[in-house]
Amino acid sequence: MRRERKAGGNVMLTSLAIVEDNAAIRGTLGQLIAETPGLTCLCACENARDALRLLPKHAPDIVIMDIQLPDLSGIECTRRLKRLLPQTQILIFTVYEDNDLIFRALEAGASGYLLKRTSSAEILDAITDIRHGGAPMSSEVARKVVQSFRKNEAAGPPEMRQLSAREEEILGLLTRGYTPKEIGEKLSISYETVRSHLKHIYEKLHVRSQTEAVLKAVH
Amino acid sequence: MRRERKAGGNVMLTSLAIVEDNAAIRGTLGQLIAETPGLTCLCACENARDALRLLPKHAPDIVIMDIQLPDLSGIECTRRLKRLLPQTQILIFTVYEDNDLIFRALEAGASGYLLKRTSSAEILDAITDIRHGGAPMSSEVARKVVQSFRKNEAAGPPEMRQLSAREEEILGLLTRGYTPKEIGEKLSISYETVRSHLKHIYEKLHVRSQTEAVLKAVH
DNA sequence: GTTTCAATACCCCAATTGGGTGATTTTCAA
DNA sequence: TTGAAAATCACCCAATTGGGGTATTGAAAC
Repeated sequence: MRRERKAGGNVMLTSLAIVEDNAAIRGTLGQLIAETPGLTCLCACENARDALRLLPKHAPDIVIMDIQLPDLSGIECTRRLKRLLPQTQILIFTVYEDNDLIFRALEAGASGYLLKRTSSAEILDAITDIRHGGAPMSSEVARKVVQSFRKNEAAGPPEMRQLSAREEEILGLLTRGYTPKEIGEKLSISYETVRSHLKHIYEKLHVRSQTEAVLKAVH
Repeated sequence: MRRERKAGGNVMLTSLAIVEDNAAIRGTLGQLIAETPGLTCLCACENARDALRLLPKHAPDIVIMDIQLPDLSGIECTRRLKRLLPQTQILIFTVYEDNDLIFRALEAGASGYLLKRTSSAEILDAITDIRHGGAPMSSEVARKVVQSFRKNEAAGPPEMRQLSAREEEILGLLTRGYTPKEIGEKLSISYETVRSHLKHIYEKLHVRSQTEAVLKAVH
């Protein structure tokens, strides 16, 4: 599946894919890749759905991923792609330098996080970097990442537990086998409210389902 | 909510509901109840859906439940009703004397298990019995229940773990956060097969969702 | 005093899930 | 050798779920 290899001397061909809804940027990136010896662009998708459908067949070495996509967020897409293609490295390429987005992208499995104002040369550097086990990110981003780790002191896996009391309560009931509907009845709040809380819980815990939330909750 | 009370001397009014798809049996039971002093029939449903919708409003003391229903099985219906009305006692009334059905009905929260060939007098006895904390069952059923407990020696809660290797494997992946779809991909089997296994797992573990299955699996 | 956040609730929509059936094939034990 | 489990896959259908919004209220933080 890996497309890299030594041909004759020491040519390492790196396959890429692009997930980016803006056609202009997609074109620019594709061209940059095509023009660079040693790089090849296997696929360019304009949304997450296509990415999740097509990329497993291509199994690129690296995916350049936008965050703002029309269907799923690039973070969701990253998380799912990583499940399907654990060896593929994902490089986030976005305008957002929001703390939480950066953190979540890396948590979702991204290997790097570049801001869109990054120059072509730096992008190519980042690709090389990533192939060599690096984690390229714009300097602004790197600082934020360091800061975020300071907050989660004691290092270790970036854990959670900033849940509100109500959220804890609901997660607790879920962990005791209650369905959302039953939780609503038990707490005398609407089913929709329970769902609202659940969505916030998922977001804070970086999970996507009751099953995963419960798994995190029971440690 | 409880409708029982002492009126004047020592009259204890017991409210009943019937869940039975056969109109003739429903009528017979309703009449039997109506004719008996101290008993009142609040509601007669012909399917599980109606039962789950209407009975929480009536909150009967006892529900007489058939197993063969057009939509959900009476066992499923029992399980769900018990969640909504923990204080309501459920009396299974069926032709099936299948071991597993009996076990599952009791596990789902039924308080008694009568075979349909039971006489009217015995049904009334069973209702009295149940109100006094008993667990009435036809003698054939009682024997089977005792036998089933012999199998699950060491007493305790009737536990599981008769899962096949494949089922264990799938439950294991679920417990590691994989979705059914991802499990199919990982094991190179179809999504439908994974779902099939999951349904069998649910049945064996007496649960109704991924969340609950995972909870049982992680102890 | 404005801003932020938690809690509440509702909408939309597509995908997933649970439950019920049914079918085929393999394997293994009685 | 007949039969019972397992494992595989399929189809139906309604309900639930996940993800995306938006909106109101009240309390706490600034």
